[in-house]
Amino acid sequence: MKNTQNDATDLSAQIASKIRDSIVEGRLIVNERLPSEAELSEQFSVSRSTVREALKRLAAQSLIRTQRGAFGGAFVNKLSYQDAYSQNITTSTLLLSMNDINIDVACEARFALERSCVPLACARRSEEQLSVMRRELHRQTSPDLSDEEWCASDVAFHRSFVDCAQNPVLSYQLTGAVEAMQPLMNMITFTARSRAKINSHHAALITSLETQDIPLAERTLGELAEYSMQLAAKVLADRDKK
Amino acid sequence: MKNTQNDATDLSAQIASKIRDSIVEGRLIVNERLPSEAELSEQFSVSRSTVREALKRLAAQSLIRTQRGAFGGAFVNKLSYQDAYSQNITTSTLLLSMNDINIDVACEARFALERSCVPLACARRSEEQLSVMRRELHRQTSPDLSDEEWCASDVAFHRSFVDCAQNPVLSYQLTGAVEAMQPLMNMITFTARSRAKINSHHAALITSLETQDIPLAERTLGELAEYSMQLAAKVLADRDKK
DNA sequence: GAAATTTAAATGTCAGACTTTTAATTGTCT
DNA sequence: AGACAATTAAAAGTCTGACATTTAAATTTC
Repeated sequence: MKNTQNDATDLSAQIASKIRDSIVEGRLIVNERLPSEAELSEQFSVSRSTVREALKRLAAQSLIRTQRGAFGGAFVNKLSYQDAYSQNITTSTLLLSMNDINIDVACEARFALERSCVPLACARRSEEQLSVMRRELHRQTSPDLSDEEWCASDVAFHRSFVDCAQNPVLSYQLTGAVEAMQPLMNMITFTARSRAKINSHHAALITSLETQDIPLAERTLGELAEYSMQLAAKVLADRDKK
Repeated sequence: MKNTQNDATDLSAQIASKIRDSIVEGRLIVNERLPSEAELSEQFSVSRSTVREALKRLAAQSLIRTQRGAFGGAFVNKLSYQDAYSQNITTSTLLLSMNDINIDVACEARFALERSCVPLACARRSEEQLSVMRRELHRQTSPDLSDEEWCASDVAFHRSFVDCAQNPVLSYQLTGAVEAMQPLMNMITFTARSRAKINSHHAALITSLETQDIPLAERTLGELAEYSMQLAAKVLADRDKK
């Protein structure tokens, strides 16, 4: 559990790495103030600019926050769910878009992950989440919804489904799947898909939660996965023809 | 899909944000070279130091890599699974350690997630992964294994279980659960746990894969979750007594 | 033609000055 | 004494300019 990327020949990266280890391993605790840039530059025997570059690296990972003015400085940041979410989404999105992932592999992973919250979601779904899902389904039936809006609504729908499990850790771990993979799939299949067909699946998902019907939920997710893969295959086949 | 954190009053953050958007939205593609620091500082009308701080922020997220020397510069980095993994683990670890998560919530999420790969794992497990799991189980029976070593072996075991699904996207999305949450749980429960009991569950997991017995695998994961929660409750109760 | 050298373009590092922000302190008035 | 205003000092943010180091291409030399 040490020396995460310390071998580099880059002072600011080395310093960032040392401070990062201190935070991850708990030697620096939340809201603790780091020494000022001037003090750090003395401690590490480097210039202030080098220290600053190191601190910016840590800030980019939301590990610290900085405050200007007297009694300001760099403070160990309490990583919020919100920060963690957006980092997770950025990373997942880039990983998918840069590594030419097979669409079937992505679909498979995506619905396997969503399936993991079915038992909890059926047991605990609250009226709050159900009403979000009904609202989004209703939006999705509107024919003058643009593709972008439809996709955003689709993401909100699945997001709410995941939240039905009432487990924030589970919700966090599934953000990548919902908010990065779902848009990717929509982007590929939007020319070929039938909104009506997806809407009926969405309706079935809502019903499954209302009636706490675990098998129905699992079956419906499987059908959505199946349908997505068929669409993707069709789109790719059409593309090859040209 | 725009202006991720652009309102800040921090030039280097704003510039980093603009470049980040260009990468995420595909205006800058993998391995494309960014303008040199001098050129960027002209384009954005800021000093070179400010540009550098922006670039260090992006480097910290593995969005770019830099190369020194003539014909060097900053290049859009192809995010590797390895990079994504380690960022994911760091984020998940900090999120868990900084937000005093209820241990039951973490356990529940952890095993729900691992459960998501059971059907695929049973269908596709290869001899390679099975032998890793057998090897780790064998290590775990050795009584002179330190707690740290036991925990590392436990992580490797579950990691291999997840890999049985032969789906790299699924494996990636589950890293946070396995490599951040499992050590956390081990850290809490290691004083109270019975290695023998866990070993028998691990053995059952291997059997379930060998015989492609999905219900057995799901039941065993449930029992592991149950046992972990009991241990955690016991540890916390003992702690309260003092 | 191959090896050695030079060169130029980058990033990496440093030092120092100036700007802006911010909270504590001090001073002033009622 | 208390409320408000002015001062101050500490710290991050920004800029400039210099120098060091690395690296691949270009050139020279043998």
